[in-house]
Amino acid sequence: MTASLNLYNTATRQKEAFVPGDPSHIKMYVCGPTVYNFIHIGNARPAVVFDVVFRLLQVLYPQVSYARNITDVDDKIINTARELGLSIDAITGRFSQEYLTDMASLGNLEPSMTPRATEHIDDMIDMTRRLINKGHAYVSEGHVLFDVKSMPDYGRLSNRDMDEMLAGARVEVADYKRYAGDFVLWKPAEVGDVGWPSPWGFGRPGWHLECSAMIEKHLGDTIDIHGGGRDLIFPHHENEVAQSCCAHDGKTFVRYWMHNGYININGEKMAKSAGNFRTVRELLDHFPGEVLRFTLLNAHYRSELDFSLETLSQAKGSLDTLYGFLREATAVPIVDVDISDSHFMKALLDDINTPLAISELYQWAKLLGRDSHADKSQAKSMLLAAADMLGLLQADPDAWFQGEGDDDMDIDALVAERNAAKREKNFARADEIRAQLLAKGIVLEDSREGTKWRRE
RNA sequence: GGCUCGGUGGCAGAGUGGUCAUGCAGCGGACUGCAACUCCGUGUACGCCGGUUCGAUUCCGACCCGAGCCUCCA
Repeated sequence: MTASLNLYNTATRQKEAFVPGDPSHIKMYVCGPTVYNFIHIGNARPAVVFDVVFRLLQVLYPQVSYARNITDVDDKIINTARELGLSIDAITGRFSQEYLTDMASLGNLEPSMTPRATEHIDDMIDMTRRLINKGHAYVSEGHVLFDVKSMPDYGRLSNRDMDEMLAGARVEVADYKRYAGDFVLWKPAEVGDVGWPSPWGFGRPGWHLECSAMIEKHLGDTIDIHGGGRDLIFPHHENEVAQSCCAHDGKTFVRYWMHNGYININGEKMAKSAGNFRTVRELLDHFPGEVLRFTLLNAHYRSELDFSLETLSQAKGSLDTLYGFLREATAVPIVDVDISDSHFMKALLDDINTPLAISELYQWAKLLGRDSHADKSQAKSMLLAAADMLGLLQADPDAWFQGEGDDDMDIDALVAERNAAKREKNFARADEIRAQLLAKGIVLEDSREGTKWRRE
């Protein structure tokens, strides 16, 4: 590897050389969804972005542990269960499964582990107990609260001064808090409600605690990369830092913080209140998962990204071009190649510059399509190896263009009939068939090797 | 109020102190029976105003506009 990885670290607000704690074993954690509904495209962005990071790290280092959690206990889940008259387990069971289905549709690799909050209640209780013992948390009216004032560095990740913030925000302060900025580690629940027994009574954990506890258990006290959406910087990640650092006597918790930008819909922030959020599932009805993935990777992960019919159509067109080259080169054999020295790789190593990396794909695609190019095997192999780093272009080209359909036989028959008509110079009949197929969304392409078709 | 981040050609989107992004769409041409695919060609792009500089879209400052966080949120 000639170049090294550089990442933008939210904690320092600059790009830094990536120096792992232990190069023989990289540890990465990414915040996953709360499972009370289908995920929207905003949830999909970190999953896809950090999947690329995961793929890259696996090429650079011998062992990578990547954990992406599922939050399956939360007020939103409880409320949804109540509204629908279903059990908590019914909700979380169904939607965590749907989530994994969507992840696969988007072409994401399975993380090394997918820990669930409810499987780590004991770990959370244990961490809470330690925080109390170390003087960083206190019990008040059945709640356990993190004592923000006990941690001088609190606010450093998000670059906030709590006192100033609270002065401007004017939030109602619960009377069981010593300080308005204190956040809950454990909160009481009614018996019969969702909860677990604890030294502080029946209740359930605060949201921020699960990530700290699961990271500690599965990845250790210090991890290399922690990822998530920009909106999680405060309070969620700030609070994770507080919990984990204080539970570990100030030990470094995360070496590199990475945060992806938002997704907008038609220029507006996607929000449930605005009613403009798009679920991955509904988008999949209209576009292949790879088109969604391409759209997500076609912008730098830290920038905002506008999702619209226009951007999706453009992504579809771009992928069509790439797959078009591959389709013409089906017979070209694959050989072993090394992409480590390419511009493509340099782009990824420079803070995961996926749009620049994608643009490099076309260099190889064009070589592959050029009749005069000598080493097509090399070009095709480089293209596929590079695209694989992005989780793109791995489908069969014919399948990409022709998709699912039970009328392939009929189409083939009509294509054959048209070719016969063409041979007899009966162009009227040939064009009639072409128009007939076009009406069904089938586009024909005549090449030297014969006629190919694709669905629009 | 505090803290972030942006404004690049019709659209998407990189990047850089001084000949090129790239893709989608459009236009002209080649190829084609005609198309489609592909190929070739094609655009006074860098919010506004100053400053630094031989030279700024790129550096500095002010301004305008926009987005986000500070409350559950990817």
